[in-house]
Amino acid sequence: MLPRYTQIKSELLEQIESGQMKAGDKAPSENQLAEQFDVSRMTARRALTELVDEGFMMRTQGLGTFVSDHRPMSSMLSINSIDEEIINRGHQYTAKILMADVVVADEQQSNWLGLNENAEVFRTRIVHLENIVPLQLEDRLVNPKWVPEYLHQNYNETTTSRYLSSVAPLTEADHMVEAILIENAIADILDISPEQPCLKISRRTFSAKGIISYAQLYHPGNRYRIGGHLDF
Amino acid sequence: MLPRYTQIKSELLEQIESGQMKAGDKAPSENQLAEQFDVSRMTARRALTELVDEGFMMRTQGLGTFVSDHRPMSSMLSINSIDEEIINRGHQYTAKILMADVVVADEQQSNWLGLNENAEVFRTRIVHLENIVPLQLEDRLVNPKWVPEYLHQNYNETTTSRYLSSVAPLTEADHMVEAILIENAIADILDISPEQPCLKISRRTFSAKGIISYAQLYHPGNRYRIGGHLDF
DNA sequence: CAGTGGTCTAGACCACTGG
DNA sequence: CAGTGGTCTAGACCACTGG
Repeated sequence: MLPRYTQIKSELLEQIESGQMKAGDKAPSENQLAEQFDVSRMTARRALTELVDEGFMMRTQGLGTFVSDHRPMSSMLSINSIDEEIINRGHQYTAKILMADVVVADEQQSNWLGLNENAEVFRTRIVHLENIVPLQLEDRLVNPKWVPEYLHQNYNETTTSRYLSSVAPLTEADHMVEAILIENAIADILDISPEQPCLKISRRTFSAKGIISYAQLYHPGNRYRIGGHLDF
Repeated sequence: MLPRYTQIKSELLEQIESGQMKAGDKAPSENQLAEQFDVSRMTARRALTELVDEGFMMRTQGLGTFVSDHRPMSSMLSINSIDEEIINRGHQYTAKILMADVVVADEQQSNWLGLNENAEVFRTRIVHLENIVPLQLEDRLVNPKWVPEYLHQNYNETTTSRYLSSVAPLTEADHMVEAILIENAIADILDISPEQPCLKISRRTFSAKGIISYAQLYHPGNRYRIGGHLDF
């Protein structure tokens, strides 16, 4: 049984998707929702609050709650494949597989995947090269439960993320972007000096079943940037 | 007068920052907080919920709430205001206006705004501080044609991006994210050493009329990161 | 089992917006 | 002014975790 506020959210989202409520339209007030769904105002309010947090609505005190026209933006890290990106630039793409093995997750790693400590997980470390120059070190952990054949693929032929999304369609992703200094071992792999800033992207991907994978992507700051375009 | 839940958040964040509570430590339970701060459990709960949403804590039903080792993340999914982000953490927001003037655009600057070289444009340089610590240097160029009153606003009261979107609703934005080393002058402003990596976001915003503004945002890599969530 | 977080109620007072 | 969202209370019952 889903919580009441989730049911109310679904109801409102359906109205947005079906076009019954359009961008700029006024949503029912907290009191109206409370009466309509026979819940307390606090519960109705929670439904609206979450929709606001998720970018579907906007609120102004004294005025009301309105459907926002802000489409959830996908471009920032539209999980695009590094190989395509390189090939699209007309360059040569190569992958160097440094590791493809079963490891025992330490505390942090198990947290990332939502597993118990000491669980066995799959780990791959792959360098992606553009014209023989390292562009990305991909260090990835995968939950074996959902992707048992993960280690038996040829990652010179396809990428890990392409394989993963073929066996377990993505439903969600979290990501984080930071500028960091890296340890010497990683600097060696990327063929840069440890003083050079790196762009690190950490990404956790979910399918309907749960957390599929946690990837840490390291890029030399002078060779890689993230670009994006937003429409409102 | 700040809301009680914000006060409780600040209190807890202070304990994290001062090292009294470290990553992995158990935070007071909702009931303990309620008693300690003499508020209802719902109010104490809200403080914890927001800290969880902002990535400072993690909760497990039946177990408790624990300090996470994450730095604050700001979302790339929305052009969010830096001041709101800071205030939402229960911290003090201050802006230091370094420059607000008319400048003659050089070749690069005129390109960014889609103007002719030597055109007069508005430029502001503003440091955004969290609890007196610099979090972002905002270096912004604005097309005077669309925002003639840009320089006559009080940017201690509102932010440039909030003012801009109030006078010219955004329709599009381009952005780029990079990890870079910065020049000494900027390092001084951000109060870091020039060897520290920085996260730079460059963003061009469009309204229906055309390019409104080009902003370069510099952040100390160790104080700032971008987070986001995608649904597919 | 006692303790935790998750949901929910039926009220209350307040700050703000528009007319 | 009536209506809106923003905060807050003092309860309640539930689902879950560990011992």
